[in-house]
Amino acid sequence: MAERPLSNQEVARIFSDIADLLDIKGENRYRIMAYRRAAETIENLGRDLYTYWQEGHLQELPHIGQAIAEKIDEIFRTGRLGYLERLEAEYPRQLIELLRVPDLGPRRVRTLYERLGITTIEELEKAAREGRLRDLPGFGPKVEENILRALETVRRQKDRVLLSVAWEQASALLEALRATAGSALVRAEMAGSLRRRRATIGDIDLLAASPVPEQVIEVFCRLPQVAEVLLAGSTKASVQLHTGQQADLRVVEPRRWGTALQYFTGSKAHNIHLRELALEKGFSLSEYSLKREDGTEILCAEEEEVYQRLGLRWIPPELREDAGEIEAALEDSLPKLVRLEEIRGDLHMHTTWSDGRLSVEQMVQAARAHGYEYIVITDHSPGLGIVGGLDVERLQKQRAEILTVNAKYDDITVLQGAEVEIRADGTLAYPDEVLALLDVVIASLHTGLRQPREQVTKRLLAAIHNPHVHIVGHPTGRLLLRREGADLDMEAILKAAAETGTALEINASPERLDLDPVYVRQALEMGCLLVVNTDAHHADDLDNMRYGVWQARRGWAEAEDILNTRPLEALLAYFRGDGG
DNA sequence: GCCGTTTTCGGCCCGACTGTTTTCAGTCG
Repeated sequence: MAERPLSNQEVARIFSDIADLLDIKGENRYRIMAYRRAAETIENLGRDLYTYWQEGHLQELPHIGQAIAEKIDEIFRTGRLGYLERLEAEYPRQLIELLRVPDLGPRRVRTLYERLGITTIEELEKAAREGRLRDLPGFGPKVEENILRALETVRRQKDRVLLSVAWEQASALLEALRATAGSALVRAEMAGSLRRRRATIGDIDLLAASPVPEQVIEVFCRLPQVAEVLLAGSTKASVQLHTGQQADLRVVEPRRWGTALQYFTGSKAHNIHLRELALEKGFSLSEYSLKREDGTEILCAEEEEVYQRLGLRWIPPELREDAGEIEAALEDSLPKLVRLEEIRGDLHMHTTWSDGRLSVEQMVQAARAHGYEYIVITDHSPGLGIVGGLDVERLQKQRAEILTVNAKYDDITVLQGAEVEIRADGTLAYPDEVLALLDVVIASLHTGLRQPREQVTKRLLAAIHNPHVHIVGHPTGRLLLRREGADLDMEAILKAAAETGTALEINASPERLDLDPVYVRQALEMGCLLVVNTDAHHADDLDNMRYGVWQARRGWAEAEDILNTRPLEALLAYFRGDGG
């Protein structure tokens, strides 16, 4: 057996690579789709695939049947997969990279390899420049030219960006579009992964309804945010913004808004499943309409109608990942997802006592503007590489200040907590008698994140088992697009959190969004409770709460799963251990 | 290769665009 069992992501990658290679090979498309679906199942799993394997439950997972279960078994037993190795002997794995080039799909990649022996982007570019592509079957002068041009864009292609970045840009675009297009625009919204609130975003997808699409397209292309128009037709435009982001706009007839919004929101897997369901019910679903078998159309101006016609409740976009939401909608057991307005307080924020930018009182003012009933000031303990972690003496002084500020306002309660460092050796940066004085204790990892799984898991478990610790802050320590989180045994973490009643934080800071929604869902199934906190270091950061709530929703969380939707007394009773 | 209140076999999402394969395959979302 391999030293360390492969992660879900690594196994998913194997099956997605198999799918790509089979595609290049020209295999049966449904077999290819089966591997892709299996890969997606594994990627979105909230538990280690390894655990399912150990328990012999692999085939209970959707899209994993006997053949793929046997391959997973081989992977975990031997650390290798003979099937993939044989496939790679026919078609090198490098070819998968070529699929990323626009206009290059499996057929053309195969032709490139078999006719010219091309396996890399560099070889592709050289051949294109030398005019050796145009005579290949399935190519031509135009395709050759397009590929050369596409290689430019592949190079300057922006990577994914944080949800917050894309969301702010999209909001600004929508606002500008509405202000400029006037009555030509009936409505406009975000679609795609942005509407599903994924933590990172590729392109910005927008949808508009208008009786005069050309006018809306024209206005869109002239917005001040637009740097370059990549493509503009009568109902569709793609532009590059000055920020480097690509934004796509589609314009549809208002009476087809519902089907269009449903379609452009995705995810692809959700849509495919929904269309399969439509077929079972005798409809053919597209972005334009629901079509009966006799060819007559049912137009849906609202998204709710699309789902309703298929016998489903409307499914919130955050759930549309084909992760059981369609089945839940069928039996009317969709969760009643938590809403931003239900958050009563923020339990994690910093002030100038440590690395925050504002004083206690300034943060309180900002929190009052949010209408919060309570907040907890949680500055850093010492032991972190941050100057100004509070030693015990300063912690006492801060307590006096918090009490003074608290006495000043009767519309909000200000509590003292701390974000206590879980040190590399697994101990906490404050002794228990100090922790006991605090209203709320958050324990967080900031260092030693790259320790081996067993070691870093043990540290976190020790914190969870400390009776003075109420919350585990940003559990994995990941920084989106920059740094992987710690290699935690999440199964053990969630189990311990459920047993001890320690809450897990969904950190709403856009670069964290940690706990990740797939684990949120698993945590809830295991009986954990959660909190959503901003970890604010400035007044503006309090606005990040929405991102945290969105991720909670993506994890199927309801208000009752989130402790800081509770009134203060109930919250404190829970933390004292005599409630909840 | 997976899946099943029509099925353990015969299905498996839909539509647009593009270039070239002159009736459609390949790619994309």
